[in-house]
Amino acid sequence: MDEQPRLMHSHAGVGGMAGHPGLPQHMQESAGGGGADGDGRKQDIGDILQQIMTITDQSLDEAQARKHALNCHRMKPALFNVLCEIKEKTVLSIRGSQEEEPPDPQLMRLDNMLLAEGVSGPEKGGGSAAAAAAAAASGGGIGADNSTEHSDYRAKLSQIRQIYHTELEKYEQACNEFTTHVMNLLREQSRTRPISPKEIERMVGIIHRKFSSIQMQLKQSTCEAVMILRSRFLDARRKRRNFNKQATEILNEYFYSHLSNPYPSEEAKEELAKKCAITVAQVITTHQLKLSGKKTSLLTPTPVSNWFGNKRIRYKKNIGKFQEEANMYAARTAVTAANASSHGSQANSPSTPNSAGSGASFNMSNSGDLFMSVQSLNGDYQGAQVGANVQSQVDTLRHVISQTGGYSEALTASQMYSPQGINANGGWQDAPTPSSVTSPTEGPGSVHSDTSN
DNA sequence: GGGCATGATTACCG
DNA sequence: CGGTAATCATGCCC
Repeated sequence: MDEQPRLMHSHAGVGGMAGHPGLPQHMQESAGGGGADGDGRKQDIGDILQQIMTITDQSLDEAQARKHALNCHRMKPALFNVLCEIKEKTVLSIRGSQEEEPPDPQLMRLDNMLLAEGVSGPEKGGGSAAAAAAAAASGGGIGADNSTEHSDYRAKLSQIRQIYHTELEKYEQACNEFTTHVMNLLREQSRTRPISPKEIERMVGIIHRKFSSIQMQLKQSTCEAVMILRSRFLDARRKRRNFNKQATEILNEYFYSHLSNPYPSEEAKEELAKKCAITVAQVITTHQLKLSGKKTSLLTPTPVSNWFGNKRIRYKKNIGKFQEEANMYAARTAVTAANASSHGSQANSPSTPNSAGSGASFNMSNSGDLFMSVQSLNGDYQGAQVGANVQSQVDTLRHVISQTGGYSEALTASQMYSPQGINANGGWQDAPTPSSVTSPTEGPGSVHSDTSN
């Protein structure tokens, strides 16, 4: 701002006249009102103007030569000065258009997204924030199969990131180069025509705007690429992917230990999801939602929810088929409970398969025997009836265990509910209730025989 | 390749 | 909104 007039004046000074006192003699003479050779001067000026007007018709070399000639013309400084004065007056009008443009909301959005996606952020940590989230969520490394898919995503993302940065750098470099070039050009031109720094600034601004619009295109296409990548990634979520064994065990364990009320609360689901190493797709979704500030309610069809929904239905549909599984997990839960209590206050952890071990559960004399006895109570393996008694097995186990060792502490709250109470509030207990109590001979068999076979 | 297992989706309900 | 039931679509095993 303060240096605005400097350039112009300095150039004016080159001409040797910061004002009329410096006007060349012939100009002063001319201005002083018609000398003897006034016509000659007019002729001179006419020539110059003619030359200027026809300059576009000339070749570049000619023009350069002519330019040089004009530059060296004795009238040049005077003309330059006049132009400077005119410019001085008009430059005021330019000044008005020099307001700060507000940050483009769309550009901000793109920037935010790129930053959030880890594309434009700091290079650290392999890039993607989603990756970090996934890594944090998968914790114990259960989701081994996820990690391949996940690293694939990460690799692609970092590819995008790399391209983005390269392109951005290129653009910036080009922008700088072009700006310098234009500035040099303007400076060069400022020798022949008055150019204020303000004008250069403005020009630079225009160039930057142009380049930033190009940059925006780059950002936009990068965003698109990320979106495509992610949508493809999320599509992978649609593709059915079996949970790994450990996850299934955890879920089953919860299911069978809460058989009387297999409806995990949101917290429980979350907990289970965490324990099972929730799918990458879900991690991404969560991440995405966090970014967009949406509520997590959009996550309702979580894999865990799906699993429990499917499990409930399929269990109910064919209890006999799940009998063995139910027994296994019931026993395991018992053992877990026993272990938990023996180890002190490990309450409220129905899903700790490691404590019981897979095959080791039957080694526990207490619960093992209990389990066997309960199993034998069922008599012969008659799908429906046995299935119908699963709950009673679990309950019996629980009951006996609590009697023998006071293990109730190790049982979850829902397990404390009496099956009958649950039975009253919903249809869940209809199938697996120990209805054999009411009609031991006919009840369960007649109710479930068709479903089990 | 067929069939079963199983996760996800959809329609519907209370 | 969360549940059930039916169904789809895919993975996996033989």
